[in-house]
Amino acid sequence: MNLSSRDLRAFLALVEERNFTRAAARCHLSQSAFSTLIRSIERDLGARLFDRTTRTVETTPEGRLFEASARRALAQFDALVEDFRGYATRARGRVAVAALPSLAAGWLPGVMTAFRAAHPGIDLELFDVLSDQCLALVRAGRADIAVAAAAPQEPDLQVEALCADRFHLVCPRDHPLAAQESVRLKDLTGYPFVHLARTSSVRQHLEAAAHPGPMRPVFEVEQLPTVRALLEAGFGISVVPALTLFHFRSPRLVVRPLRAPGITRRIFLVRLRGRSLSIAAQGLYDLMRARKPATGAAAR
Amino acid sequence: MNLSSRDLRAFLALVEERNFTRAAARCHLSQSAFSTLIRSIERDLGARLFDRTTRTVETTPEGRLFEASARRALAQFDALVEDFRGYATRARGRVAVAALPSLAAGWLPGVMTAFRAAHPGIDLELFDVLSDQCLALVRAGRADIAVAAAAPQEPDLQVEALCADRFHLVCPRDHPLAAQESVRLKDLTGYPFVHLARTSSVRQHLEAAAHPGPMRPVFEVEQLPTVRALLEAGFGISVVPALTLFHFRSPRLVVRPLRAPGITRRIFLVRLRGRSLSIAAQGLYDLMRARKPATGAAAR
DNA sequence: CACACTTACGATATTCGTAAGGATT
DNA sequence: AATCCTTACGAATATCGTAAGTGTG
Repeated sequence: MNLSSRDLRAFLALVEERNFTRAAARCHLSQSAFSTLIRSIERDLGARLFDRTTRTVETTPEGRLFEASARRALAQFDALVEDFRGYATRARGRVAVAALPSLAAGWLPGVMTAFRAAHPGIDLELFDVLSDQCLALVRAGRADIAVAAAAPQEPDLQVEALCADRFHLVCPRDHPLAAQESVRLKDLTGYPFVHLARTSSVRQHLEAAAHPGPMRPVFEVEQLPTVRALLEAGFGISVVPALTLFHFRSPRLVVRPLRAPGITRRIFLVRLRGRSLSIAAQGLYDLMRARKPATGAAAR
Repeated sequence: MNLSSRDLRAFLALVEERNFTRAAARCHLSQSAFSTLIRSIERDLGARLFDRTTRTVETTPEGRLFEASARRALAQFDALVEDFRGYATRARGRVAVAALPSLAAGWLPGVMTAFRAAHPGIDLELFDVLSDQCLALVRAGRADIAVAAAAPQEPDLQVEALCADRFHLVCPRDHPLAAQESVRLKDLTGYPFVHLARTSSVRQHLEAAAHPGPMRPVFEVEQLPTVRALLEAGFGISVVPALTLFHFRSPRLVVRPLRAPGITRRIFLVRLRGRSLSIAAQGLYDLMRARKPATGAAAR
């Protein structure tokens, strides 16, 4: 038993037209093919649906019975296809992204704005959490895509480099280091240093590159705006990646690139391995790649 | 866009099996044909539904989305077909019959009992009304079949003779006419006569055959049981068709055939012309023809 | 190298349209 | 005579299965 939406459409066309020739035209079929089609439907269903004389076409009682059900079934069918097409054409959908707070505040909003402009029907969800949580969200299926720094070689995740985020010194305008065009890691030695919490990716990169490190910690805080406030108040200096520099645009502070090739924070796009992204998510993924974060001097 | 129930079944088979070979077997297809089928579904829908490596088959996010809808649609599809098949195979249905009271009380119950035994799922409806109302019910679509006496040549009705109902004299056992094996119309002259109401088909036939008639009316009543009671009480004689004789089985009464070839009440099966009966109704119609009322001497 | 999906390709079936046939108004 | 559905039949198309190809574990 195989009944198609086309069969239902043909049946309903004939119910409405009560005329094979016109109904056939509506179905883009020759009258002869249409006649055969109706006959095959009747054969499949095991009952005549139409009484036909050469002059009139009438539905049988069974035809009238079938009509109501056929309409319902076809309507659901069409709704199903249309709904699905909505997702397939990115007219509808949902994408959840987990991103580092720095990216969630700096780079991502622009990307998401562009995406929303192109696909206003797609719901966007954003988690601004640290790298480990980003990955956990992807693993749990709560996020389609993670934009994270830590990218271990895990077998269940597919990782793609997005950009390399270079570090910069931030210090008060009147600080001795502000006189240099750029600074080296060892130049920082001895200056009071404002650290981020150990859980942040920035801190982890710094410690990995400069252990035990030349920094002389005076504060250890969680949020970058706090760092900025402390620097503006003259409590010391700090080092942050380029993608967070937007926090430090201030007349009282200056930014200097850190000449330390080994210390770059690599940012990755992460997704589940072996499972394709939803069409909506793939669209955002592609857009992220096309609009990679601007890092380095240009972002100063 | 043409999606068939077979397509949905194939899709769901693959969702459940996550293996082309097994899913193909479930659909009675070669693995190759099945692969092509899935691909054509994906093409029609405009999105991939499965991620396939050579070793694993997984649904895409869109595939999972489609699954729920596909199950619903297929369930409705199957219900539609199964429901319809119920009607087509006479497992379900409804038939309404309008019949003359005499037939509704005498002959029809046996026919309907046989029909119900064969098709217990079909609802039966019976109107026991006079001929004109029988025809009106058929015209109004409230009855599928009428079993009536009056059968004018009307263009909207299709009429088929069912039987010829011959008339019989009924009189008290000790009545002079009881001595005869059979009687002629003119034999009735002068005897007190119990009539049925003018609206009954019996009366109309009698008047047409014997106007102004040899009868000497003493009563004009509506119901045959009343006639019987009057005859048993000795108020006169009457003439009724064979199919009503079951009302007159009484030790005080006798029945004698009326030798009057012109006077027979013809009983007809009536239905709308040009519209086929429902399958259920056609079944009852055929059974009625196969079990025509027994008339004449045999029914005495 | 064994398994599993895809691709190639010839065979088979189905479906299609033109044209002729038959019935009704 | 005109209209409308069915049937006939050759052609185009689709579908199927066998078998070879390809990638993965």
